[in-house]
Amino acid sequence: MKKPLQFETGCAHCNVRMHSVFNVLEGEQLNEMTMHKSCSTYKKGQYVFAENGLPSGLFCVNSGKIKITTTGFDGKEQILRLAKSGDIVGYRALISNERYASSAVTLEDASICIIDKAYFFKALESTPKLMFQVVKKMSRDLKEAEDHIVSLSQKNVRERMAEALLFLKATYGFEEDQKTINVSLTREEIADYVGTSTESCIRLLSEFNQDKMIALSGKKISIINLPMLIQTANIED
Amino acid sequence: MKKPLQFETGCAHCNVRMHSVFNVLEGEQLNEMTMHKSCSTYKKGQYVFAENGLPSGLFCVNSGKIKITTTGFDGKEQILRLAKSGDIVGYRALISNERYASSAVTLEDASICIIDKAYFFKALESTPKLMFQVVKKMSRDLKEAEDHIVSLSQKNVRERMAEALLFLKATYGFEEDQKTINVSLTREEIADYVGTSTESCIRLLSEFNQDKMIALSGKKISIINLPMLIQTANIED
DNA sequence: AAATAAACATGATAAAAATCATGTTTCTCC
DNA sequence: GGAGAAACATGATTTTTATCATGTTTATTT
Repeated sequence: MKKPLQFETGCAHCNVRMHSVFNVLEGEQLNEMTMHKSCSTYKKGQYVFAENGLPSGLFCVNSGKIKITTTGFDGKEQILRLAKSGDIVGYRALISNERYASSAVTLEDASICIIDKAYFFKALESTPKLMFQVVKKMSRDLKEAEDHIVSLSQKNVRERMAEALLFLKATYGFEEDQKTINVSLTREEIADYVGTSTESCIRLLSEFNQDKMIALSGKKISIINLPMLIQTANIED
Repeated sequence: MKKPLQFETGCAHCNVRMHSVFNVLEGEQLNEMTMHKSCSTYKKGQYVFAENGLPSGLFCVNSGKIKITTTGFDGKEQILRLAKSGDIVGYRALISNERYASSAVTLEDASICIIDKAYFFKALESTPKLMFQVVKKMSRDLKEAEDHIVSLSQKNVRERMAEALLFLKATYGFEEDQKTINVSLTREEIADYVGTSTESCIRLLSEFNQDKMIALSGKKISIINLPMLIQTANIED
């Protein structure tokens, strides 16, 4: 595991802060935070933190895309969540004083700040607004997890695959062409989110492609017929 | 929906408070809380709150067992969580100022307090310890949800069924005989937690019974061979 | 640029699980 | 206490999905 490059910038000038839980901080609080964080760059595929490790701070994604994964029963990877610029990562284990139950791995080159644990706890306690922001983030993650549970319980693989593409679109958006999903995942990674085998994932993407619902170009997936994809996902009415 | 019976008791004398998030309150805070809560009794099968409703307070279970369910795509019920004495219920929607995404239904006669929303928010803000308690509860729920996701993604129905029985045992414990799980669920409800069909649920319970892993008596399930059940669940090593 | 590995693809087969059908038992409510 | 409904049970069948096998394409590394 290569040591990530480090550099520092003031939080007051951070352009992603306003889209993060830290948008409630102001004035002197920002200077204080600057003194208790450090920023690092990561190459694609690097671990930000690993299952079973001890949290030493809170990660806040500056740029880049991250997958949060956990290892299942025969070592099979499960993708639990995806993170992007402005997201905090690794907050659950940190707040509840546990070891990490999941790992965070960059899906592309990334720049990520780590905010010192002691300072973060102090800030949480002295700034109820910040605490509320973190609680809301956890609340969203819980809601998302519960929706995922319902899907896995009640939908078939085809529906879940369509839903996963909509999820990727909702998370990372489109590229400039307004149809290509702005993230590159392997078929195996998609399968590890959907809860299916890599082969089934490949097959379904091919089918969707043949049905002109999506277009495939390497790892890039474009949504050609969004209404049809939504219908295939069988989203609640 | 019958109106639940109401009665009041002081929180200072509440015997379940110490096992709840409110164990951090003391002195005058308890009197204040007493003034901002009311307690009701519910018959088995009654709704405590319903999907899409607006939260008006926080529910805290005094006695009785509760299922938290959400409605899936063709109206199929999904059991997300179970609650017991000392658990808070309906906190997620309340805190994030949303409508309920799930319903809470009593599995047996129950007594449940509702704590006024405005007071609860004030208490959260003025008592960081209380906030931390709520955050820890949400953190546990999130962890549990993520574990459930991994199971649903990676385990087969047989493994999940064994796991569900272990989960019921962990949640509600045994009766006096130290082997009968202390809750009565229909096969359909168990299926709605496991993410399978009612028929498959019935069949698997019968198999487990034939294998002398469990014993069945109406809705009561006794664990006869715990190590075998753990092995069948294929719990992480 | 060649070698090697990883990712993608697709057919064939087997296993898992849902669905359909039908009957029995147990509960609930007049 | 009997009628009706809900829950439980089990066999037969079909559908879904995983697994195995094998080949091709695309990346990565030297």
